[in-house]
Amino acid sequence: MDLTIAETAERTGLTAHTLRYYERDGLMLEVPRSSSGHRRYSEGELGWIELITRLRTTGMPIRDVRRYAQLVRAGEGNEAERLEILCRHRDAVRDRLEAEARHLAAIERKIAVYLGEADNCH
Amino acid sequence: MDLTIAETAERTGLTAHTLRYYERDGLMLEVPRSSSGHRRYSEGELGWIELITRLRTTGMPIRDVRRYAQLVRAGEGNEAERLEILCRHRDAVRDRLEAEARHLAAIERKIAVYLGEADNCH
DNA sequence: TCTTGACTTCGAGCCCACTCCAACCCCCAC
DNA sequence: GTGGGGGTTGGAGTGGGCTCGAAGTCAAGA
Repeated sequence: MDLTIAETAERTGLTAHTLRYYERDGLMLEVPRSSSGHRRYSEGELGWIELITRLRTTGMPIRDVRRYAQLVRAGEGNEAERLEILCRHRDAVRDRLEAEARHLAAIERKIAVYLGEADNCH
Repeated sequence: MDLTIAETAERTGLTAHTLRYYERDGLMLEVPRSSSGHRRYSEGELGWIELITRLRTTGMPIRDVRRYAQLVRAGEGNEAERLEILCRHRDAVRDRLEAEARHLAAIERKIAVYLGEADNCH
């Protein structure tokens, strides 16, 4: 593959700015470079970006993603700590989604009131 | 009732700072004052705070909450616009919760990989 | 009367996560 | 070999949403 940063931005939905920022901030594993120093992303990088984007999108703070990346970069032997980060996050996300679903239901009831107890909006 | 700001903070889970900030920023309806100028919250205020907290918790930006509050303060006649704000938000929340649920499932699969395909964490 | 403590306002500060320069480099087509 | 369109870096700027501090007011209890 060997994508440029622009192509990678396109494919991942992040901006080139954000991809550089993530790398600077320690969220990426090693990103290969071309002979002229340009970043070259391939399968491995795209997969990693997908993972950290999932973590970010579900609300994991940058610092926790960085810690996870540090552990992965450190290599084998710290799987327990990685797992703990993921499990903690999973639990937090589950709880939040549950709470938000309840808030959503309340908002839907509010909408129903505006509609004079009808069921649909528009 | 007539709660002080501290009691209201306690009951709503917001801080007194945040309650004042919301008021300053136009998110509140009229908040009654005691003779000495202290805020006095009762049923109506608590209900409103509960609503806007639901909107905020589900990701509605401050400016949209403010717009909604403006409409409510303006009185009857703009229910269609209020409804549109709520419906738009409801749709956005539904979409996001759905997307986050998919990300969560992917993270759970990742956890399962760490666990060697077992089902539970810890 | 004096202190204590909860309140008031205004404005500044903070944290997070980007987002955007400015200045420079490199390669390719014309 | 020149112009343009990529890329590079370090550092500064932005926007959202609080969060805090300073200085003052007020009411109740010792």
